[in-house]
Amino acid sequence: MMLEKILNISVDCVVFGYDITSKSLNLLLIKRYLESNNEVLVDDYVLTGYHVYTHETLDDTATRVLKELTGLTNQYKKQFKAFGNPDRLMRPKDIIWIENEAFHLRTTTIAYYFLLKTEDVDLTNNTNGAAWFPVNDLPELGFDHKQIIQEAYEDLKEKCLSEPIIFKLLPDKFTINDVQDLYESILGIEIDNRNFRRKLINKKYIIALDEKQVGVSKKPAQLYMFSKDIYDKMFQKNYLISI
Amino acid sequence: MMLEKILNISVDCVVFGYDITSKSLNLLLIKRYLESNNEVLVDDYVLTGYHVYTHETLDDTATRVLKELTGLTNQYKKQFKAFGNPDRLMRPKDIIWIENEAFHLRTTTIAYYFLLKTEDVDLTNNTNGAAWFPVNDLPELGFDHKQIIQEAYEDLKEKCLSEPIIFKLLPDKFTINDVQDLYESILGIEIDNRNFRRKLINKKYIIALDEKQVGVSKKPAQLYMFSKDIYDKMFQKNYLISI
DNA sequence: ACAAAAGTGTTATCAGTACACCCATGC
DNA sequence: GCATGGGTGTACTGATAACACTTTTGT
Repeated sequence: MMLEKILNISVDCVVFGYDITSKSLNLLLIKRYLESNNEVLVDDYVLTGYHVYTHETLDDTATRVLKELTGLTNQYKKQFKAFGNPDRLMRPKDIIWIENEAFHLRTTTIAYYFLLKTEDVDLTNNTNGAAWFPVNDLPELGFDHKQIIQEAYEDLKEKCLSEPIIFKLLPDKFTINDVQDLYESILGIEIDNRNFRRKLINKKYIIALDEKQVGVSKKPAQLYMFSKDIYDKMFQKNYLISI
Repeated sequence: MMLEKILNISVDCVVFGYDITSKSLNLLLIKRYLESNNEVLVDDYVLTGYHVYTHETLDDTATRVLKELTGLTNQYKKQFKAFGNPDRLMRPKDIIWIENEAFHLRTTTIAYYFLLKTEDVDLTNNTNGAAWFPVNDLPELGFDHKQIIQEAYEDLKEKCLSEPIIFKLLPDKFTINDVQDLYESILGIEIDNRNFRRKLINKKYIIALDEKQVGVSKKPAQLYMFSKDIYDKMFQKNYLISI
């Protein structure tokens, strides 16, 4: 099939990766660097993204972009907003960059976010200057990507309260404290360990395994898994109005 | 300013209107009709929408589209999803229609929904064949607009549980039972009147007015208003994890 | 006086919150 | 044996859910 780009429509991907070792919620960003006559014209970071091809769905574009950068497929993906302000690519650095890259100044982007584990991504051979940054300590960002990230993060914060997407950021086998640490990272709050533990263990879709942590230098913790099957079976909308 | 359309990007508007008299949640749709040699080629309904102009934001496009159809501005508006499947305008009727209208077969649309009161809209002079339809009894729809409506409605159902957007569908002065009726319409559930009443009246931003209904043929009910000011002041995120 | 919708109270249950110490393990 | 993080129990409070009858008004 011929790959014909739609020149004014792109998909940008906010890739959230949780590093369970350092307990850090990170974003995967791409280096944007341009110099001319020893003068640095552009030196910052952007989200990974690409034009939509004429034959593909927006979801397909997002999947493709993630795969090209990380090799990963089947990660949690959500389209959360379209950004199409006429001036969104119009800052001086962006204009220089776009001249160099030959794409359309009036591009609307459909933004997605992905949830995955940093450990699943191998960046050693990547040629994009891709790197992880803690979500609360980001470098200078090009285009309107700071805003896009901001809105993705807000959506993630909200969604993780009502849907079990948190487990997409964790390994298949995790401890209760892993989950608590991650909630605390995402939401920037402190949670009472006893209450949290009770709450989670009481869920039927949080299943205690016959396994404990290995290779830790302290008391090894009980491992659990999340059962999507049980969750889906149990799930029923509750119409609790809380305004 | 010159009005130059972006030919492959549009905004479609799902206009929810609540008719408090008939207690009906309605959608505002546009007639699509085309015949040739006495043969009816296209006869169905679509959402109101239009291309994005090069100089305007997506939000501006949505606002403009609503204004052109209804004359209304400053209504609650939410961008909820972009639809860009390559085949979304490719059903036979859609292709006939698009030939006739001369727009792009590979158009991505940014979908918004609006919340307003049917009584605020005057359709008597409208030339689009616009009409209200109960959200659960829609006519045949063109393009992928059935799906767009479906997703808008799902989003509305979810949002009305956690944000006070329900009041955008009601007049400034309403009774407790009005609110209950509307929740029941939107969610398709039954709510216990005593519990609901207590819950709502206890909110500090639901303010009892010194007024009762007039012109009703039964016992007139107490009127209330919603104070956005008080709501905003009181509001603080609660990080209740309910997965 | 009657029809229709408005309005009212109590109890039981469940979930959330606050709070401090002992335990098991690897080193 | 000790440092580290894992793991545990109770009491209070507030919200939800279930449930049926009386009151007010217009006609």
